[in-house]
Amino acid sequence: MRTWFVRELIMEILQKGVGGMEMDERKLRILHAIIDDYILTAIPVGSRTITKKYDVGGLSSATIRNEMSDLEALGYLDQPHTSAGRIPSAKAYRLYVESLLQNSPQLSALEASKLRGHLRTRERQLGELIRRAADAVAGATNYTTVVAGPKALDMRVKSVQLVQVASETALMILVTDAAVFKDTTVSVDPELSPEDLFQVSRLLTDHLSGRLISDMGGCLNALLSVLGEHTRLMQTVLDALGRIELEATTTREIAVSGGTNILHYPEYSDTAKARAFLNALETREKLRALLTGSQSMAFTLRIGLETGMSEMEDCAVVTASYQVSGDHLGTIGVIGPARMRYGHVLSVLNCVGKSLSELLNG
Amino acid sequence: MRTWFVRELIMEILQKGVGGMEMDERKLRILHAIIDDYILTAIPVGSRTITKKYDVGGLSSATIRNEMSDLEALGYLDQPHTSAGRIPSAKAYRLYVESLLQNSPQLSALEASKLRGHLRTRERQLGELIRRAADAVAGATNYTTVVAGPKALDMRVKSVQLVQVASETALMILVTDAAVFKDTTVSVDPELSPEDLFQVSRLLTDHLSGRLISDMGGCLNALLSVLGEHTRLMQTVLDALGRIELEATTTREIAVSGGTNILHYPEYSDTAKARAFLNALETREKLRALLTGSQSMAFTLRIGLETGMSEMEDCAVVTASYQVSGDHLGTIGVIGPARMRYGHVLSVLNCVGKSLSELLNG
DNA sequence: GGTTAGCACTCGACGAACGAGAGTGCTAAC
DNA sequence: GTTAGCACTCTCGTTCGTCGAGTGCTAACC
Repeated sequence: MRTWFVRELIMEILQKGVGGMEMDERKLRILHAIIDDYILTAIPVGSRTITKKYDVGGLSSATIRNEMSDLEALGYLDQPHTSAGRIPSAKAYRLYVESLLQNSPQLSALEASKLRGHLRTRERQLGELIRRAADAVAGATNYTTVVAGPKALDMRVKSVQLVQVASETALMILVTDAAVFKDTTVSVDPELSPEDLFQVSRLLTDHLSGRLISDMGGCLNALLSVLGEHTRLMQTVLDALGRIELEATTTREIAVSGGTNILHYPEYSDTAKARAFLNALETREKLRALLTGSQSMAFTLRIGLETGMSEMEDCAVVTASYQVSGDHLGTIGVIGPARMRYGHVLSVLNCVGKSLSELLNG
Repeated sequence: MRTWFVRELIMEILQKGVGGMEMDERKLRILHAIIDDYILTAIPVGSRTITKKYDVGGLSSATIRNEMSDLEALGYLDQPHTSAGRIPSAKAYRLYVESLLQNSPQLSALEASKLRGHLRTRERQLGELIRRAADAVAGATNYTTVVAGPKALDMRVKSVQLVQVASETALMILVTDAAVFKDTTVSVDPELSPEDLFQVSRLLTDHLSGRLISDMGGCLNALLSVLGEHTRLMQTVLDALGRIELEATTTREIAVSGGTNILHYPEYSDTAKARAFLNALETREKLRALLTGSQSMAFTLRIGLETGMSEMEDCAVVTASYQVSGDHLGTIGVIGPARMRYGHVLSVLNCVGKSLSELLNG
């Protein structure tokens, strides 16, 4: 799945051209006008619209028509049917976004401070922050937003604590350098006192502290032999830890916000389609797949089936990453119709990504 | 807002009648047939349909027509326009549900065991169980389901524990007889050792254990004076507990499942309407209001605007309660189109309500 | 050679006209 | 009290013609 090959593409176009045709400055201007208009209206754009609504050097519609025909041949435009206007292709959007990235768009001061205001909070729990970030971005863009925390795999354990919540059940709280896992329960011997649990917690913390989640495994067996006394408890704790380690490859905290925003756009005015989309949002694995991948990139763009989900055929996904603490990377993804307001989205992601990184490291 | 006045209504109808007309056995049979058909098809039901598809004693369509006319006069039927069939009114649905409750519908053994299977789990955390229950009901009914845990107000504290999760932050875990609250953070003095926190936790537990959440207040100030040593910590802890107590009036764990199920039904084929509905599901207060109210009733039925939400104008909400432990009541609510499959919904709620009560008490 | 005016052509959207079908209410007869 | 018969109403789907937006091509223009 090639998600980002614009550079090569530009080379190809600007140098060889296709069938003698070349992409030039003017074509680019026209293409941009078409994309801008289509993003705004979702209506196929005709040559006259361009001459009337956009400044492309006082050319006549006939000339625009010729250029559009060329752009179609070059693969940047599609025509739903003869005698309809043109709509941008995925290739066009990609070029468009690439050019936006060059003169990276800025948010208005007002909007930026609004966004930051949404994120400003005393809260330091990763989960809550992630949720807030998702809300903020979804609110600012009017698209669906998915935010993922860092992968658990390479976090370092800071402490482990067991807290009794029922006669035979304890909550295991695993604190790492980047997140707190507090949703695992283990069963305990009802005869253990809170002190016993505290001691066991201590021991666990002493032995595991500083280790990567990914190599707790080696340690666990050693622990088992050390703690002859509480064998049964330890067994279930180790099981639980093992489970966490196992899931760690894929485990990431994920928050979704603004799922229903998609219903704003005519692309999803069909309820069956909307339903499929919304259901897809509920399957964590799919979302994870969407956000995983090119983590090293500042931005990632996937259009249509490149998302890997047929439910998002008419969508595009823009992802950006932020730092959690040290070098853990989290990801923010915005999902909207392919004719997304890329400029705005990129600037929002820029702003929130930065704020989030600062917030989580400072 | 009277949500349940069927008894009086039946009295009224069966005795006085309206304008000389009376509700009789035959009218009732016809009304049921109409409701059954409309629930199934969502198409206004005509007199011929009744004679063909339902057994109403070999009457002709003309007779049915006369009866339908009467039923309309009595307020049980509406007519979208002349020359269309009739659709049941809210009053009709209420009567229908009341009669269903009399010979309380049973789930097939297969379905019942399937449902119970979904709920069977080692998990004892209230939140998780609630989520599972919501999923199970939503899956079985194909309607949106909301499940709420008991109100926090009259739970009894079992223990309080502080767990350090960052240098200046601790997680406060409040265990009560019915639920575990594990989402409150308090800031702590970085110089406190884990032992110190443990001791403070002990103290808190000793003093608060057995108290109602609703009257922790009195205790808190006393505690403050006792613990001269850790004044600052205690202050924030007490703040946090105070917050919990304050919110307790309204705080309930709430899980929603199958929100998008509504998109299955033609009543919500309009995206704008669907969007409004789905957004409403995201505001906790609205949901809480929906589930609160007649907690003493086994079942509650609200139709249309009685739900208190304009977004659910075409919906009905059926709620049932279950026991959490001792006498705490939780609530399950099913939200679907007004022409809901009430029989099925009631039997599912019956089954899940019972299972859940058993699970949480046994 | 690039640009543009002019023109014929295509195709979807929209609305009017129309018939079919479902349903009603009324009347008169059983 | 029940029902057959009938006139009437209203919605829905279809057809058909018109309108308008948009295209591509050609020929003229600078």
